[in-house]
Amino acid sequence: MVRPAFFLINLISFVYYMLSKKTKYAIKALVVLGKNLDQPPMQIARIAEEERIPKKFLEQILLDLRNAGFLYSKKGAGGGYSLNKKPEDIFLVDILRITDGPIAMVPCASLKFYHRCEECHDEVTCGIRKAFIEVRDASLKVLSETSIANIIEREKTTRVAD
Amino acid sequence: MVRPAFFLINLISFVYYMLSKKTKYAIKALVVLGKNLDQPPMQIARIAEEERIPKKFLEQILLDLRNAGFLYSKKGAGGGYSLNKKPEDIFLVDILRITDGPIAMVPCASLKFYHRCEECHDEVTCGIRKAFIEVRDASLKVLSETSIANIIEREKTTRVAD
DNA sequence: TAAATAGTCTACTAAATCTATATACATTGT
DNA sequence: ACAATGTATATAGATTTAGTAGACTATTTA
Repeated sequence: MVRPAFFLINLISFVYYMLSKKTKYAIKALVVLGKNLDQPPMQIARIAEEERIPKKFLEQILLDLRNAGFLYSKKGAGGGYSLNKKPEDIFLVDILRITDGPIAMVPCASLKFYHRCEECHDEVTCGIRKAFIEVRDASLKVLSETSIANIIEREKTTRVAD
Repeated sequence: MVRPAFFLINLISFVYYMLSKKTKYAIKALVVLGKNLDQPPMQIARIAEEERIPKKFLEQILLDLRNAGFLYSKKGAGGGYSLNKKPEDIFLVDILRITDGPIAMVPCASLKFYHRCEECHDEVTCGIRKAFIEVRDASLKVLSETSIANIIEREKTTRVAD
């Protein structure tokens, strides 16, 4: 992070974070659809409105999720989107890989999007790579254990404490 | 990740990764300095050359690390940079927070850079937040256990297998 | 079969961020 | 005094992300 000269600039840099809005919107849409299981398909416009997501942007996101096999879509009057898998079978890791791409923080530590680092002298002995493979495995574990169903469940259990 | 129309564009999107070059350069510089412990201070120019880092960019990065207390610097002839802490006491998490900022993937799950999500209805029950707090803790564990000394050590142990 | 509904697909624009460079300045050693 | 070297700020270019636009396709219903 650039060390800012003024506090105001510092505030702006707070807005930065790694998870893209695309991914966030994707998760939200899947959660909504996961609560809509026995209902008829839900229109993009309705999801967009309920979750305050720009409609045209959401269209693209749902398309990606559909093309990846997670959603079923129906055109025409009475059409819309519904889940094509059970909420228990859709994991955060799947969504992230569709919308954000690699889970690893460096390409040389990525499982699905592996790609050699240009400046790397010797990948086998690279200590940075080894460390970030561990980081990848740690976050991968959580991401591949957390499903849409889990997220819905957690939202239900509104605890007073905690 | 945007679903690309052509393979060529797909290749370009492979270049994407989360760890900034700034952070990568920072780690590399600290590793180099960690191997230079009993030597006189090392010049920016030399670090830049050895690690193939743009010199002017490296200057900024080393400054940030210095201002955060990790480096000692000396101006003038015979000056340069050296570590201000033991390599065992400089952890990846420290470096990331200086150069990249938050560890968490969403601001509402960040320890040091906490910031409410604009579109969040109820943070307490937000299932997304809970999931990404777990992700944060998982990667934080690795990042705060891995030191510059560890990285140097790993580079030394060149195993034939593994 | 026409009209309305709703998803599909491609292209484009604007804003933000990251990477890198330029320039002027401050300090230290000889 | 002068050369070496770090300090600090500003700026430019490239890349990525977020969001918008418009034409097209499929389905339902009257």
